[in-house]
Amino acid sequence: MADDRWKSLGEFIRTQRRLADMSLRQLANVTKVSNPYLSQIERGIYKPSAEVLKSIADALKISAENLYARVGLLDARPAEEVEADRAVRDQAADVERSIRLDAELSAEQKSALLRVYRSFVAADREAAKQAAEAPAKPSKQGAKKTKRPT
Amino acid sequence: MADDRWKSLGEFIRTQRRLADMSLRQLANVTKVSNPYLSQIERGIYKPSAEVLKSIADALKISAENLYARVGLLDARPAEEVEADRAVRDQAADVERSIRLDAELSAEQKSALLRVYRSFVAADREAAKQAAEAPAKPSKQGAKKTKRPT
DNA sequence: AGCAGCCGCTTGGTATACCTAGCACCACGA
DNA sequence: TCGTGGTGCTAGGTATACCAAGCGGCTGCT
Repeated sequence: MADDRWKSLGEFIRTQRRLADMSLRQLANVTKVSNPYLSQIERGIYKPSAEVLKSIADALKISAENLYARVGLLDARPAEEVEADRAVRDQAADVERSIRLDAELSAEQKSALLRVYRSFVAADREAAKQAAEAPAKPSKQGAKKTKRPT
Repeated sequence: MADDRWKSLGEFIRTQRRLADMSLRQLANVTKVSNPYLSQIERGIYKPSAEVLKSIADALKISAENLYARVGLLDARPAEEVEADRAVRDQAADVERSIRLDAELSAEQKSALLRVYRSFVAADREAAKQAAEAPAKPSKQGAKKTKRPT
């Protein structure tokens, strides 16, 4: 069922884990999930249960919704993302530009930041593409908006 | 893990199902989940996966968030990080601002990027300060995010 | 009395989420 | 050169989510 969906979720998790500078074992220690299993999740071999997903989200300090939505378990995407989608497209250049212009960063730090940033954008585009291929049919009453944080 | 949580979730589902005037088999037919399994879920014997949960939610026309939150798989308040970001909003450095305004990053990615950026800046300031105080041996190792595991 | 058709539930099995033990590789210090 | 300790991954087993088949208990109809 939506195999590549899980795969891209795994990749996303791996990205986030590396960003948090954690090894598989460290993450396993925090999430109480064995490190081989985490490895398999990240490679899309197994589909983790929601409980595992949540503990991963907690450990990586990312919202569980994000993960659920990525696999199609939640059809309502968090409001921030929707809003972000609606915003102007070419502000991507702005981030790169402002990073390069920043006075306090060293050259290495700049390129590190840029690398991270680009990997994010690439991952998101991938995820968005796959999400667009199999859109969940919303039930007529299902569009309940839980909360608007801003 | 939180057994009674699942139990009460089952009771809730049963209530909702009866409210929708459906039999187990009818619900099973819609959700593509076998009726005995549904029965066991409603009695709290088994913990359904998120996928099953979602299809039940869809069939009963209730939001999936509701069910997830009921079992503790969603914190019911995902806005934490966003608000944290907002709280720390000091005199908006250009990089920070452009990151926040970026159209393609998710909220988590933004806060992750910001975390990295701030750690860089903090490290640089620290390094500069120490270099000014004791110009002998600079600790060459501030915030080295560029580990390379692969 | 029958038997039809619904109901929820039990039983026994299969698929798979998840585990422990251990392997191969790489960097670093003695 | 050899550990020692870190990384991610493979192999094989256990636990459990999930299924198909079938049972006993209604209710209603003839």
